[in-house]
Amino acid sequence: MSMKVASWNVNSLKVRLPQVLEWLQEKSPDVLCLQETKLSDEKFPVAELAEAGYHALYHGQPTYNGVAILSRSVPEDGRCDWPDGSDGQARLCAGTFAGTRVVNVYVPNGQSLESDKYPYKLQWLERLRALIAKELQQWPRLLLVGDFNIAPDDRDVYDPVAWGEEVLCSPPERAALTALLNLGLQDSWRHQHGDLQEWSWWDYRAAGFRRNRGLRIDLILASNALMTKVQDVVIDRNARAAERPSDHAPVLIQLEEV
DNA sequence: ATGGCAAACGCAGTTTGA
Repeated sequence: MSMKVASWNVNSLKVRLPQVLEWLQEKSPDVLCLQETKLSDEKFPVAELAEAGYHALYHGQPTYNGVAILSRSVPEDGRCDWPDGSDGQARLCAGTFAGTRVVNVYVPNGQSLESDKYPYKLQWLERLRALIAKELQQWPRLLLVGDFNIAPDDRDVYDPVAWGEEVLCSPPERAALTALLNLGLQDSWRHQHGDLQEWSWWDYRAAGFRRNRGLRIDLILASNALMTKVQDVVIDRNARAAERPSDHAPVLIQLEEV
């Protein structure tokens, strides 16, 4: 039995609900992880998604952040925030599907190296590393997916010279990502596609998409126990070309015999 | 060469994103 799991930063589910419903119908993923829903929980479109055949596990707040996991089946061991207490930002949720743990994250952006948000980002990533280490003990088959707000290396940046070591590309952020990978995870898209260069995010400004100036910051990290099951990993740039798009494209992984 | 958009909130313009 194969399984399709996707991740998509929708930049407001209120605005993007029609595109999400269309995408669910077109791709029929078993699991779709969303980031930046920007909806408080009472405004989450539970009924519309149920009508489309999807259960929703969601954790939001007004205006900022917000994550959700849409799924054909009801997750086991659903988690909507940190086990050791929230920091007031809705950036994490998780659920288990047929024994495969899916952890959905919206990693803080960091804004700039000088910002207070930058050390917050690094601390957040360290806290995530500790959580994932525990989760892997319980669920060796694990996917860590989401908007990481980190370009793993220079192959993931349209102009690495211009971006330099600024936020999203700085060595401490990349080291934090490497520390996550060192738990026994792999960047599944990179593993599948060698040195290929594709982007998952394009700036709304400066005709970023038309000129194909982007970054690959939306990732699906798969545990070693799952990597042998990976059939394909794709970034759906068609979604970015749609009417009134999110600035991120969905990433979709297909697993066999899960 | 530079800057260039979109969304939330709320009703003008600020803040945030990446």
